[in-house]
Amino acid sequence: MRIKTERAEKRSYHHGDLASVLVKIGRTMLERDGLRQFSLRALAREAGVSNAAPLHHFRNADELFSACAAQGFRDLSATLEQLSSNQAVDDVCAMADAYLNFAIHNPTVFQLMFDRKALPSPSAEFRTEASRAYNLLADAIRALGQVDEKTFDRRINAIWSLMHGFAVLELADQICRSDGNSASTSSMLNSAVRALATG
Amino acid sequence: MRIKTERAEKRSYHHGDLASVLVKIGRTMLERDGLRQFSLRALAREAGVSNAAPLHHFRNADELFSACAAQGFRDLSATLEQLSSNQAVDDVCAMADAYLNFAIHNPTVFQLMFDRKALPSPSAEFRTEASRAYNLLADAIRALGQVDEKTFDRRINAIWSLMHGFAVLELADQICRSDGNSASTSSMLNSAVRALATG
DNA sequence: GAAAAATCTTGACATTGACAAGATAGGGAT
DNA sequence: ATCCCTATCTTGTCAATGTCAAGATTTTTC
Repeated sequence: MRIKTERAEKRSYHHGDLASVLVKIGRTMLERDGLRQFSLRALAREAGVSNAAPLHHFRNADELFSACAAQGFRDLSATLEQLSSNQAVDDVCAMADAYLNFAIHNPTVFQLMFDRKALPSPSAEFRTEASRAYNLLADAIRALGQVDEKTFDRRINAIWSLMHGFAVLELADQICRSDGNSASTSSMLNSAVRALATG
Repeated sequence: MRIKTERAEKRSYHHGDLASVLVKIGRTMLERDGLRQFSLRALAREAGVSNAAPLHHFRNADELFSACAAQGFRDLSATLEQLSSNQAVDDVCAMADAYLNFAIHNPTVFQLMFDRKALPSPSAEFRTEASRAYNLLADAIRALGQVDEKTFDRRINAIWSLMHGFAVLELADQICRSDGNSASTSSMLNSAVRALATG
């Protein structure tokens, strides 16, 4: 079933790998045009296929979004995975920083990853990738010290919420700086994570 | 210029108060159908006016969204205002709880209020209302104790991010409960706010 | 090698955003 | 009170989109 082994090779009717190409181009378009402006026909044009071709892989735009969000979680997990070094609180801080950076570089997909309204019924792939990212953070937080499950729940939800909130407010340009010399967003996040992790 | 003094009174050509009615109905539709499904023509239909009528008040959907977001901030501010009682950390906790509740009851508008992509150039009204809400939280946080401005910046950004993150994760159904008997989201938020406020 | 399945294209229709031109009503000037 | 000006609303239109059906082409399977 290998049709296209070279990038430059011309496609002949069957594409061979259209689904993943659509996700890739789709993410670029989402970040460029935003969620409301996204159109499947424009995606088909940019991919060089006919207007109805994407429908054979994604029944509607929501299904494509779901695939983009799943790939977003996969990217995030891949980054977080490299940050596990059993350095306890430092690991958690490094993950928080990576989380913030991911959001800054993939703002629309980041929003999609946590939008229950846009993704009403998450695919199995989406749920798998999302929980993989979750487990990486969970492991780092468990390494902070043994606590009962209820305390663990409080901890991870507080730390994850803090990370997520900083990311959203940074994207919204709503991080407050009364003092012009205030710390960077990354630095503020770092000290807040430490406050929650040690508390 | 008063045309419509009674609700039941039939409209005759001129509506008299179409702009604010559009915002009201628009918010309902946004919460019902989501951001991507929203259409100006459907809004016109539900408001009982012609398809082009809304365009005389909002040049496009984004301008309506901006007005909806501004009204969202106005609602939020009105709620926060009633919670200022100079009880220091209790005020901040009460505001955090109100913030979470607002997000739960207005999920799509809440998302819109912090979406720089959907609202590229915020109107003057939007900025005014947003900073009013911000100032209410800022006052409550200043009441926690005198600190220099840089410390204040760290504090308010950490607490606001925490509130915001809990709200988003709650809406995304991503608040983790390893222990089935774990505390409510509201309770987790409360204790995390205290940890940051006293730290 | 032929049938079946998967993938892509073409063509069509209802809906939408956006605009232009015309219709109606309210408010101010006289 | 009357007339004009302006704001507001309607109708009609066009290109673009989502979505589907039917047909064409390639791959896989038997």
